[in-house]
Amino acid sequence: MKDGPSLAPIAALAGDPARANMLTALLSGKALTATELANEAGITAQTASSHLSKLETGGLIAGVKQGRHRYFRLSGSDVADMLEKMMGVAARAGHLRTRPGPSDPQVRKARVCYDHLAGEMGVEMFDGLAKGGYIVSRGDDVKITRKGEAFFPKIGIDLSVLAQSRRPLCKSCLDWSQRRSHLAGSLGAALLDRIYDEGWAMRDRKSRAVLFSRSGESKFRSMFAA
Amino acid sequence: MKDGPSLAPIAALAGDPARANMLTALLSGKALTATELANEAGITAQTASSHLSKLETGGLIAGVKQGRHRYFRLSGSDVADMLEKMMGVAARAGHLRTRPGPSDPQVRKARVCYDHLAGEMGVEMFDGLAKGGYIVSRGDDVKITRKGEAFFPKIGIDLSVLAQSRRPLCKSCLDWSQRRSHLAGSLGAALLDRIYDEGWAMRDRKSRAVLFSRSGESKFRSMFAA
DNA sequence: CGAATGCTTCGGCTACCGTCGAAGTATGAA
DNA sequence: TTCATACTTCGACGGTAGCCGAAGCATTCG
Repeated sequence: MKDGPSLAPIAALAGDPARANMLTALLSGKALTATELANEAGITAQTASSHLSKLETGGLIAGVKQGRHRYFRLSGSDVADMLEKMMGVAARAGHLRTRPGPSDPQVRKARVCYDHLAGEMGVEMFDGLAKGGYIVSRGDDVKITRKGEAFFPKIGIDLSVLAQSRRPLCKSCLDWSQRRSHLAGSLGAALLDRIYDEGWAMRDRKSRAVLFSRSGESKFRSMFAA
Repeated sequence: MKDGPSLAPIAALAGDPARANMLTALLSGKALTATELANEAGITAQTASSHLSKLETGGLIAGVKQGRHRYFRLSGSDVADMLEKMMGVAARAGHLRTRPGPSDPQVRKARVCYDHLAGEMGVEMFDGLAKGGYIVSRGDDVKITRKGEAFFPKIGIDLSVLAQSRRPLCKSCLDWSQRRSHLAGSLGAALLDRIYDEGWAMRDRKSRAVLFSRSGESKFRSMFAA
């Protein structure tokens, strides 16, 4: 009567929204710190710690301590496969089209995708940069043009510093709400940092939404006008 | 990395022990009534009704009313795939069921995975077909060779009929007990049908086990010998 | 050595969800 | 029609799990 491994504990681990967000973030294959994952899930560090220990005990993720950071990654590709499979089912079952909740429009308009800007404004920025001739995209690959190499330092982004990081400088990232590309990679992250630094927008505490102020949005537009 | 569909609702559905037992029971591919599923999960009819409506709303199962019964089945093979994947992860992470039961060795040897053959003999068949040059597998993708196109009709499988179905003809499916691939898709289903038709094996009533007769097993081996 | 940062533990609060009894609807059998 | 079966709905209860504030380690930096 009873056969096979029991899937309930595993499924329950992925079944909590906060943990699901963490796992989704880890689907990138990168190792992320506990704090980064807490931000990703929109919860405090304490709560995140509890979740992470559950995920680790459950065998879905593995953590390595490095200095005062603790980096987590998915424990194996089978976990990633499982998660993608679940997303496939979720998409077919209509969990993409579920009608928006109250905070949903904001999320659709602008949100973080790990560490860069996504949503309508993310796509807008990408298009603007492309139209301005600062970047060119060829499939997934994005390159900075000579014109871009002059432009980005002007808005406070040091490309040579970014180039030192291990992660790709530029990358496109397909947006699920827009089905269009936006800019990922360390340049995308740096641009979002600039947006915060300029005070144009701030993170919503409860969601992935990025909340632009009225003036911030217009300054954003004038800089990246498509 | 991209934002995907939200997997939390789907995972949460499978994350409750009672619902997980129901889904596991439905992995047999058979349609079961609400009462049968209640027994399977060890809960009362009222509770089961609530669970079933959640699973149906969530898109994991589909119910058809027939007289005073209501029969439920998994809503598609992608759900079955997802569940098997989750079992694979669960097995690796050490979440074995507490009540292994007497039928476990049989289940390990040969069982149904939704509608195709899994377990040792499923893997054996897959390897045999590959070694015989009837199929070639490249990652998850499996293709029928020209030699296979001659072979399968000879054993009573009309490939042109199978090709009309919407589901993929060939697909590999990772086995939780073997950690090897076996053959899924409509071809996998058709092969299992042939095994039943030839009288080589029959379904166990109580579990997902597929019980081969002695002669059936040897005939199976001679046809798919690896 | 402090001070700051990253992470974990503890305690208490709250909300949610699974559970069942009881009662209500539909279908089929006698 | 009357009873039995299959299933659903309602209401109430209780356990559990997520959440955060506060405090406690550990590590790094100045």
